[in-house]
Amino acid sequence: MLEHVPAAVVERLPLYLRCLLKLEDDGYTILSSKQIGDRLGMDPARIRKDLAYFGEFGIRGTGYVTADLIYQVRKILGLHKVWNMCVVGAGHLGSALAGYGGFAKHGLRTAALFDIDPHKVGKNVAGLIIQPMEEFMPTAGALELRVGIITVPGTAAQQVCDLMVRAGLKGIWNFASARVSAPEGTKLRHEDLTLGLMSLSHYVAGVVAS
Amino acid sequence: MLEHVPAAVVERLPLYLRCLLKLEDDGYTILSSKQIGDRLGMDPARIRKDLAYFGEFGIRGTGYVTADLIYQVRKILGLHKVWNMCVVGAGHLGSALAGYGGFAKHGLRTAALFDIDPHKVGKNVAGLIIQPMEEFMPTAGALELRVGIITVPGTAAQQVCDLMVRAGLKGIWNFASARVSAPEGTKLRHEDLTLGLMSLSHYVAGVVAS
DNA sequence: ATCAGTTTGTGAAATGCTGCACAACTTTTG
DNA sequence: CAAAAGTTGTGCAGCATTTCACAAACTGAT
Repeated sequence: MLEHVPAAVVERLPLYLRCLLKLEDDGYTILSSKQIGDRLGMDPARIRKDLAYFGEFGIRGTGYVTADLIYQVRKILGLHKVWNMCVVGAGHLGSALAGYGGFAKHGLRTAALFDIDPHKVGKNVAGLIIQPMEEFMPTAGALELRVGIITVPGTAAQQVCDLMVRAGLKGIWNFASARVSAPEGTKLRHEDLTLGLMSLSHYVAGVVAS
Repeated sequence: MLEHVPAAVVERLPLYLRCLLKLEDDGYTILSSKQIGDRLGMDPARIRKDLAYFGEFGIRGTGYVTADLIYQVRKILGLHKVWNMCVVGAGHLGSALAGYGGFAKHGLRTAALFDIDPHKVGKNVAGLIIQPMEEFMPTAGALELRVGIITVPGTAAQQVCDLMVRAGLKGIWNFASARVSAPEGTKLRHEDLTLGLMSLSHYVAGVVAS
C-alpha cells in the first residue's frame, strides 16, 4: 500500500466519488464493488485494487459503508477541507471557470481572479472583482491560495506559472496552448482543449472515407 | 502498421503537430526525431514509433521534411479538411468554446450554437445566433455537422447526446458532469473538468500535511 | 456452532505500452 | 568509390497496468 500510486488510479478516484454520491443519494447505505462497477461499466476488481492503494475500507462479505467510503475518498482527494483557488486570465474561458459553481461544492473555492488588461480590472465576474497582476503575490499570501488556473494566451503562460510557483501555489491547472514547466513539488496539469479536440477529430475523420 | 493504434498515440499526435508548426515557423525545413524529442522532452524513438503506426514519413539518414510531415500528421488527424461543429448549451463554458478561435485555425469550425432557454435563443454569441433545440436536426443536416460539443447540465446530457447520434454526428465532446453513452461508431470524449480538478487536488493535498 | 453464501483484498497471469539496440538506408567526407 | 557519420524504422526485452482467480473474512440461517 502507498508503494507508488499510478496516475491512472488518481484519475479514477473522482469518478468513484461522484458515483458514490449518486448512489448515496439513491438511498444505498451499503455498496459492493460490483454495484459500483456495474454503474461505471468497469471491472469490480479494478475498483477494489484502486482503493487498496490507500487502505482497507471495506468489510469482507458485506461491502462498503457508503458514507464511510465517501469520507475516505474525499480525504484521499483532499476534498475534506476547503482550498482557495485563483484564476489568471479573465477571458471567456477564465470567466466561465471562475463562475462555475461545481468546484466550490467540493471544497475548491475560486477566491480570486486576475487579469493584466487595465480595462478589465475592477469589473465584477460572478461575484469576484478582477484584480491587477501586481496584487497577485500579496493576495496569494492573504488568501492562502493553493491552486492556480491559467487561462492566458500561450505566450504568457510560463510567466504566470513562474509567478504562481513563487507565490507558493502547489497545484497549477494550465489551459493555455503552451506547455509550461514547474519545479519539483508543484503539480502541473495540462488541459489544452485544442489538443483534445484534435485527437477527437482523428476518430471522426477515420470513420468517414478520406 | 495500422494494427490497432493505442489511444495514447493518438493523444500525442496533436502535440507533435503543434511542435512541428512551431519549428517550421522557426525556419526548419528538415527535422530529426531527436530535435522534436528534445523540444518536447520525449524519447525520440517514441516519436518515430508513433508515426510508424500510420506509415513511413521520414528519410533514413536525413530526417523528416517538415512541411511534408505536417501535412501527413494533419491528414491523420483529419485536419486537412474543414469540419463543422456545434455547441449545445450556451452557458458560460459553451459560449467560451463557441467563441474560441483556436479551433477554426485547424479546420474545426464552430458553425452552430443551440440552447433550450427561450430567453437565450436569438442572441448573438461570437458571431453565432443561438438557435432553439427544435432546429437541431434540420441544421445538422444542412451544415453537415460532424462534431458536437455538450455543455448542458448533467441531467440533460444523455438526451442531447442521443439527439446528436440521431443527427449523424460522429464525434461528441462532453463537458457535462455526467457520463453519457453512445453506440458504436460514434466517438465519445469526456472532458469533465470537475474530475480533472479533483485529481489535481489529490496531489495538492498530498504535498502538505493533512 | 457450523455451514452456506457473499464480498473484500491480493498474488499471479495476461495484456499493453515504453525504451533500447540495431539493421537498413542516406548523405557527407576523404 | 569507400568509409564514416547520421537518422529512420523495428524486433525484443523490460516495465506498468489490467484482468483473473482464490484465500480470508464476515453475515445470516439452521
